[in-house]
Formats: sequence, structure tokens, C-alpha cells
Amino acid sequence: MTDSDTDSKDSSAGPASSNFIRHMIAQDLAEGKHGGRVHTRFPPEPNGYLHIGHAKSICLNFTVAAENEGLCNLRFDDTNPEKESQEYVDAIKENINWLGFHWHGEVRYSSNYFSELYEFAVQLIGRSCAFVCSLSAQESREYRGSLTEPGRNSPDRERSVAENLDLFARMKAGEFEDGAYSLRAKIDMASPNINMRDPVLYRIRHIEHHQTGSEWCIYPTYDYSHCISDAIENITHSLCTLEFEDHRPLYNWILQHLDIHSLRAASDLADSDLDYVLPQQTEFAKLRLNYTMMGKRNLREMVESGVVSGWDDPRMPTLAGMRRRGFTPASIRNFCESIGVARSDSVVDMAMLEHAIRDDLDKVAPRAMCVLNPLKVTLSNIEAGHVESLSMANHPKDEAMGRRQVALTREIVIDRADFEEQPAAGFKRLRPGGEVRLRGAYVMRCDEVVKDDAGKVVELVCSVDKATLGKKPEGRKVKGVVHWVSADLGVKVSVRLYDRLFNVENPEAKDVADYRACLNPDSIVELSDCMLEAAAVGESAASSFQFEREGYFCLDVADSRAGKPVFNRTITLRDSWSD
RNA sequence: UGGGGUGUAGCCAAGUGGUAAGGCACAAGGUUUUGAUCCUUGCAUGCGUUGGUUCGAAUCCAGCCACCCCAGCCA
Repeated sequence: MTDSDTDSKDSSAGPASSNFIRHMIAQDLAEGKHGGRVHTRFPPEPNGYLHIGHAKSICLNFTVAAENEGLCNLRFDDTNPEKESQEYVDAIKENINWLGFHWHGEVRYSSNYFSELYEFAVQLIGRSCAFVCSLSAQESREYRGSLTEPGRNSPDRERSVAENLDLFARMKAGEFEDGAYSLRAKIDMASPNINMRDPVLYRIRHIEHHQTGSEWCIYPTYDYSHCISDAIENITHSLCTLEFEDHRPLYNWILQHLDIHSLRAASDLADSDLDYVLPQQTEFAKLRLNYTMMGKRNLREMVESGVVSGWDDPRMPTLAGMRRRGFTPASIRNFCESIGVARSDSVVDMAMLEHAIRDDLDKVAPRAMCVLNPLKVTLSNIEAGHVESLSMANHPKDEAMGRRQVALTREIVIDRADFEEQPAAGFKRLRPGGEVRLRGAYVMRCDEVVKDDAGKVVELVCSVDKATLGKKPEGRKVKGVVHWVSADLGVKVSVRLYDRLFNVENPEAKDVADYRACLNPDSIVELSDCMLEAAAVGESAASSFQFEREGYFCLDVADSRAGKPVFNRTITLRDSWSD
């Protein structure tokens, strides 16, 4: 086991699939490029909750390290205190642990390195590679030029080293107000790559930081801090998403313009005799899922506007939401492995995710019977008060999951959808005069349909064939099987049926003016009169079940109350019949 | 119209000069006391496109087309 190993083996995970990052690392290892080390990092900014897209990156970074006896750090990229908070730090750590990954050593923060980052900035100034600029944000935008036109040099670009040093020290000391000055790299205002047009390295922000409090009033930018943080942590492979590709020249420029000996001295490996090698950035395509919004800004918007109940609403693509929905860590890891890692923009079909969770839950979730829309059935040839205890397997293929007792009584409930007075062709369930198998029990015949004044079916009077317990009926075939629960001995529960949040494939598409117009009005349907078999509730009950013939459900711990459990539908069963 | 990328089936994706893996989805059978699971079979004479090189090209070369990213003191 290494630090980056996962908690459990994924029994269902096939062999690791080939991808360009695995190839690259194998080749780097073969060439001894980083002294045989593989050290990755997952660098979230604590400005929101992790979502399934982050899971792809987490799985990539941690598994690629584990596969090569390497290490993976967790580093909060916390250089913009304005948008960040401890709440997010805590949630992110918990999500990663829940997924089953363990970062190497202590949690890191870019803010851990603020002192080093400052000293390296002083070094860049000393080397005439950076200068203090007095242009406002607006002015600097004008000076930057455009996609097709080169920019112009800042009037401060040739400020003396001494003056730059003095100004930068005073920036740090808090002498200036926000925006009065910035520290910029001195690269090339005519570069076709706009990121190289003297990018800002430090900005003044008189604001409290969740980790460093009021110690600093200047904060480094992403481009400046990320590469140096990687170098300090001796990261070998810095994996990020495609939009940072244009930043790679800057990533390399900063590291190459710093004294490698001082970089080494500031790094975790300062005292080792390993070769000091600069980290290399490699980009891959981020995950996109259809019928889903992944933009942090949009997710936050949905939470704040109350479109969903919170970051952990079971309809959210956040890890917190998916967990509450009933997704297992293994299902998410398997999904991330199954989608691959490549450089082409792609949109993964939701069906892939649904397959991953069904695949895992089919194996691990015990079965139970729960009637969602109860219809009373009186079994005329079972005495009132009689309780027949039937033994049922918790899993049809896994005896190790044990058995449970299920009570059959005179009055039971079945689902309304399992009875039709005038069924369409192919209907295998109950009809007047027809027979159906009560799952795990007897074959039952419908003798009488009881209706109310409005003509609504309110009860069925049926009789069971007592010769059919564990046996096929004689002289006829009964195709349909129906789940049921004792009306007296079952437990009343609430069940939330979840469906996709959006009814368009891409709610973030440019031609969608407002995602609110694309919300699926049936993304949550709450049923409060469901009847669940008693064995499925209580202290020792499992948290996830397959409610037979319906789908996979999990107990909602947050909203369940004593005597009134609430279950969330994780996903339906595949249904080749379709209602 | 500058720079950086990407195009293999409905979706994801392997493939790195020797004749198109795999998964999802879908379809058809079989098993089944879950219309589930499981099993079997089918599903690209074709790799954005047009040319070229080669005995041989998804792989190499050239042109063209489409789409994505970049002008935050966000990450």
C-alpha cells in the first residue's frame, strides 16, 4: 500500500485502460526522467463543492500515482481569498476521503508558500524579469492589445530594479490600496500568446484569508503560484485541463527564470540527494455530461436561488449530492475509469454514469420489497390475524448476503401499476380473473375488483394457490411476478423519485438564454404513502437497497425522522417494458 | 482575422505503417419467482475532407473544412 492507494479493490473494474497519460508516464519512467518518481497532486480551489468533473481529475491523479508506486498530494489552490472559504476546504477533504483516496502527508495549501512565493518574486525582480506596474486594471486591459493586435509596453516596464524592490516591499507592507499597483512578469507584450504579455504575478487585496488571516495584503495569481507550488512539492506530473494549455509556456517561463538551486532549496526534497527536476504540465479534456450543468458559477447559482435544496441536493452533480442520492464511491471510480482520458472535447452520455451505479449496486445492494403506490389486496383464503413468515434471499445470486423473514398477511398492498382492468397486449401483471406470482410467495388470482363511487379501483379481492409456495403452478404458466408488502406489518415510508434536473442535453449551451427554462419539472416526485417491508428499516438495516422491480434506493439520513424514514431513488432498474 | 488545440459508430474510446480493441446505447435470441441481473449474437469495407508518399495509410506529408480554448489584478 502506498499513500495514494485506494481503500478497496474495485471488483468490477476491468483492466486499466490505455490512455495518453499512462503512456507518457510509462515512457518517462523508462527514460528515468524524474529519477523514477511519479508525484501528482489534486489542486482544487476551495471556492465551491467538488462535482463529478473533479472526480475525474481526482481519480486520474491518485490512480496514476498509485499504479506507479508514486504519491499524490492534496493542495488547496487558495490564492484568491475573495471567493474561498473554510467550509469548502472541509467539504472537499471529506469528499476525497469518501471516494476512497488518501493524499500523501499533510494537506497542502498554496498559502503555505506565500513567504517562498514572495522571495521568488523578489528574485525575479532582481533578475529584471518582473516589475511593479501602476496601470489600473482597465488601463492594463487597453495595453494588452487584442487577439490580432500586439500589446504595448507598460510605461513602468523599465523601472529600475531598486525602485521595483522598494515598491514591491511597500505593496507587501500595505502602503497602497487595492489595485494601485501590481507585480508583472517582463516577457513580451507582442507575444501571440496573450498569457505571455507581461502577466500579473501579484495583486493587492486588503482582505482576510481563510488560512493566513490578515498576514498578507498581496496575493499571487494562479499562473505565478501554481508552477512554483508544484516545484516546491516536487511534483513530477502536473495534470490539468485543456484550457490551461496556453498557460504552459508561462508555467515553464517562470520556473526557468528562477534560480534552480533556490527552487530546490525551497522544495520538500531539499535535503535528499535526488536530482532536482522541474515539474511538467500535461493537459487533458475535462468531463462533460449531458443533461448536466457543471460550471461552478451555475451550480452556486442554483444553490443560492433555491432551485435545489443545497450543494448536496440529490439532483446535483456534486459529490455531496451524488452521495446523498446513493451513488457509491466504487461506482464513481469505475465510471471515471470507463470514460477514459483524452484530449478531445467530448460529452459523456448520462447512460454511462447510470450504468456504473446500477452495475455496482446490483452486486452490493440487498433486495427488499417496497410498494410505491399502494393498492389494497385482500387475500380471501388467508385468515385474518394469521401471519405467515416467509424466508427470502437478500440477493438472488449471493447467498453470503443472507436471508430475511417477510410477513404475509390477509391484507397486503401491491403497486397500482401492477394491475390493469384492460391491459394492453404484452402486459404480464395482474388483470381481473388473472394470476400473478407474489414474489417469494404464492401465485395469486384476482377474483374481484372493488371500486368506489367514482369508479376508481380501491381494492382487489384475490385468493392464493397454496400449492405454489416455492413451486410452479400445475397446468398453467404464470408469467408475471409482483412485489408486495403486508398492509399491517409493513412500514410506511416516504420515497423521493429523482430524475434528471434538465430536459435539454446541454443546459449551458450558448443558445440557452436561461437554464431555468430547461428545468425538468418532474426532477423530484415525492411519494409519502409507500409501504416498505419491516426488515428494511431499523438500526441494522443497510443504507442502500434494491427495491425489487423498482430500482435502487437509499435512506436519506438528513431528512428521515423517527418513525418516518425517507428514501431517495438513486436510479431505476433498466426497463425493457416501459410503462 | 493572431495563437493554442481537437476531429475514429448515436455516446465515450483504443489504435503510434501491416489491413478498425473495448465499454455505453440500441436490436434480436436464451435463462429467470425482479419485464432486473446473467448469457449469446448483431451493430464502422470505415477513421472530418481532398490529394500525395508507400507493396500497404486511421497512422507519414500537403491543402481544405468543422468545432473548442485564450484579450480577469479568476482558477
